[in-house]
Amino acid sequence: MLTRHQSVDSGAARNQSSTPDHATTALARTHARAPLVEQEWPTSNWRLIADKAHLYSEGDPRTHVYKVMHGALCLYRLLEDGRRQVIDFAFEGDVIGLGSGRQESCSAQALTATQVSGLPMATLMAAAKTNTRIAEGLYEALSREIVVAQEHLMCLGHRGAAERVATFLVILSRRNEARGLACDVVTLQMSRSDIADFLGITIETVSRTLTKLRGQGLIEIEQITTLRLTRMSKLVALAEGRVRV
Amino acid sequence: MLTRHQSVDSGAARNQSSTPDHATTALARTHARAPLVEQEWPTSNWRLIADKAHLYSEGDPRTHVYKVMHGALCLYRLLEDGRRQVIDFAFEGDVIGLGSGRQESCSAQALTATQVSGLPMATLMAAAKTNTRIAEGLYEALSREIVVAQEHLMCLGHRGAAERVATFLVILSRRNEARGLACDVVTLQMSRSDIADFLGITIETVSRTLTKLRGQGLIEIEQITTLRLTRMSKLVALAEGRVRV
DNA sequence: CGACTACTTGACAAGGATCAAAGTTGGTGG
DNA sequence: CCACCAACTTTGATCCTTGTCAAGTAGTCG
Repeated sequence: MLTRHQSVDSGAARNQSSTPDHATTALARTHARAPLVEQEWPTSNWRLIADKAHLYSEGDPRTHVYKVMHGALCLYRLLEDGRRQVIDFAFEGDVIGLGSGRQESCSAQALTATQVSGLPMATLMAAAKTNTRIAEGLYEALSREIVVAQEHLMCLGHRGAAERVATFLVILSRRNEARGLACDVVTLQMSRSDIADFLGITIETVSRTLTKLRGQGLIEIEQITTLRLTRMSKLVALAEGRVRV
Repeated sequence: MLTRHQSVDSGAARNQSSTPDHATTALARTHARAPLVEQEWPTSNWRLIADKAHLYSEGDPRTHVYKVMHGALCLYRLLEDGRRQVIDFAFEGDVIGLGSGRQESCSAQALTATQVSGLPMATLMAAAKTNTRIAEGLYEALSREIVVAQEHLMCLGHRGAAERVATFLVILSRRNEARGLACDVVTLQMSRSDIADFLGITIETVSRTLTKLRGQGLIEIEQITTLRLTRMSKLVALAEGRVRV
């Protein structure tokens, strides 16, 4: 049962940064991550997933946990009528496939040619049994995943399109920041359709909303896939519902 | 970082039922739960929470994990502008407060006078360190919580009011079933406002939708707080998006 | 260069939100 | 036991946002 890109670390050194564990803003902790316990991760077992190919699908036996070495993935679930809910995106360094269910709860599709490193579940679980710190790391990774899911819920629960799109941009920015990248420029590795299905709106609304945000000077659209977040504070205010469009 | 009512069990005997781990329907596994490891749970440390009182609030230090002995709780988070997202409801037998963050990520408010039994986090974590089965149980409890959150996301992502309300009713029915209660009669321990904030719609829409479902013979409203789910199969079809209002 | 795909924009309609009011329910005190 | 009150729920009317359908534009790949 799992989906999120989280680090599997010992947790012993977590939260030494100044960021409080429960930050005041809804998005502050999103995707906060601690360094991986690298020695636990195999350097073999790499897999290359072609553009738009699936690493696994909903219902597949859960055999491995994967770390994204390069590229990006989209984690989604389908409704019977074909509608799709994007649960999350996984970028370089993220770990996906955690969880105890015997089958994957989401499908994982590459947004571009993507390289992952797989760690067999059995290996991970055996390690967790003998090493308390790994067990703690797993527990904390899942905990963070739950918080992320909660914040996604906050985003989808009665909120307007502008707030949703702003939230999405802020999330990407924060994840950039967590990986040491610029936080004011986000590269959209996913299509408008992926964004729409993540936010529970249509691609037309995504497009219109981006245009509107640009019109108000909150963002600049450098390329289709590259946005500059001018006025981050306004975006955050929008995302948190403190301000109207 | 945690919210959900899940059992903390050894996990060793899980999934012996005929229910596949990854069921075909989106809602099938929701709230599936295994028997608790009762001997791990203290019989002391009980607390009575008055009607509408809070067991804890978002941001409080996370000191205990609680099991609901009697009554029901509403777990929610607030947006800055006062809007509220109900993350989940906790009923008798559910465990809430799991997660590794040092502070609660949700507020827990009693829907009625509620009795809980608290287990100090430190005790639980110490037990998990020495007992692998408890550690596994925690891991599985969080995993299930993530699946529940994902299904909640599916419910809130682009779906109509009727589908949301149907989903809610099916969830309550399944949770009844899991606790050995009748699955065709659900008792709403929460207000319309709580339901609305759980589903991301307004109380008026909840009310209208229930009336509409009654008009189509999918439910009967015996009292305000008691619904009979006639035609469960249609409700499930609605919840899964296989059918229109 | 042309065909294909993805994105943007426009016009219109549908579904919910909002505002307003009437109807229920449950609790309190006479 | 009943009457009244406050809180909650239902219903109605209208407005607004977003979804839908359709057309046009831009970017990509052969």
